[in-house]
Amino acid sequence: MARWVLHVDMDQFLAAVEILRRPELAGLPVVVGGRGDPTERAVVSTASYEAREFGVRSGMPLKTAVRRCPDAVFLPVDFPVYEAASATVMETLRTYPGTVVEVLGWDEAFVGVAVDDPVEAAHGLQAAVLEATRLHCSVGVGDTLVRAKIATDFGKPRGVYVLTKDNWMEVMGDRPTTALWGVGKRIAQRLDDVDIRTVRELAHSSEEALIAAFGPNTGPYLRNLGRGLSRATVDDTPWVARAHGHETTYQQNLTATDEISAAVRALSDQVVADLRSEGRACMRVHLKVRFAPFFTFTRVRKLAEPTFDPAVIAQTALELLAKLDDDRPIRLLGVRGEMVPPEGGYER
DNA sequence: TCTGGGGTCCTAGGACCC
DNA sequence: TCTGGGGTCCTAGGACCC
Repeated sequence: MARWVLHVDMDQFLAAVEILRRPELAGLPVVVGGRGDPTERAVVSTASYEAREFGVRSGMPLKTAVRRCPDAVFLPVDFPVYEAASATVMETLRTYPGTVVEVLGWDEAFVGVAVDDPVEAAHGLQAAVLEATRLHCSVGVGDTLVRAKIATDFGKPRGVYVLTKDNWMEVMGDRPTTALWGVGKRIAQRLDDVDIRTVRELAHSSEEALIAAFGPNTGPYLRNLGRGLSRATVDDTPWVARAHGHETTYQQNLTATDEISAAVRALSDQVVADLRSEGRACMRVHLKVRFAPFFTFTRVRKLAEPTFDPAVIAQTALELLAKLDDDRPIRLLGVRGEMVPPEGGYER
């Protein structure tokens, strides 16, 4: 028996959950995002496959989505319902015989299994999840986490796809580096600057050149990514959060100073509520500001001593904001509290 | 097209210490 | 007078993911 990594990813998760409770929506273009009002500043969280046929994608402004698909049904994001569905999915994966489960997000997880036939195991997981939740998922099978993760997209929807060292280069070699999990537009551009455009070119590139361009850590990491190499063992150590933050995009930009300080204080109060629920004090304050039209800045400051006091966090955030010395209208504010690490540090 | 809200991690470089 | 080499801690800033 060999060890395999399965990547389980729910199909159109939020839309699928909504369709479960409103079966009449089945087969229709459904868009879940914001408060469900496509005239507001908000983005698409999930679009059903029918909506995707009109070019609607997650991350897209609702205003754009409604233009592309005026007949779509727009629904508000309903966190508690998705959290409950997610918990059932993860519990189903954990109770499946012989699995080790590493949760990646609401709707996806790595599942480690030791079996002769990983495809059979993948089908078994799909059936178990379907039975428990009436929701469909796709499964990527790999010999590393990266390969399993990338494989899933080739299996969507409702399928299984196997990506291992045997077919990695054949499947991925000619694709652009952005096809890799962890390579976005910026890294792709920087790779392009050193004449690396495909996964194959990245895999065959010189380590020294990548270290020179990306540093001692990221350089080798990228080269390994091109080869499909990464951690191969699923780790079910419970996740310990590093920080908690809250941010808000304002329908009307903020300009008045009292408005801004009230907003910072409200966000700080929310952050402290999260920190208190974990019993871990704030040790660094992060401020994120998006000015109009679209300039984003983040600043961090370490506190003299850890605190649960929202006034201290708000005051620190306002000092960081004052330091930016930018009086453009603010469209988004975020306050994040980085927590004191647990004794012995983080395991993962 | 006009960009949410939740996160994590990395690199460079300055300040400071021995 | 002019300044090595090693280390730690901190902030600025960037990038990625779901």
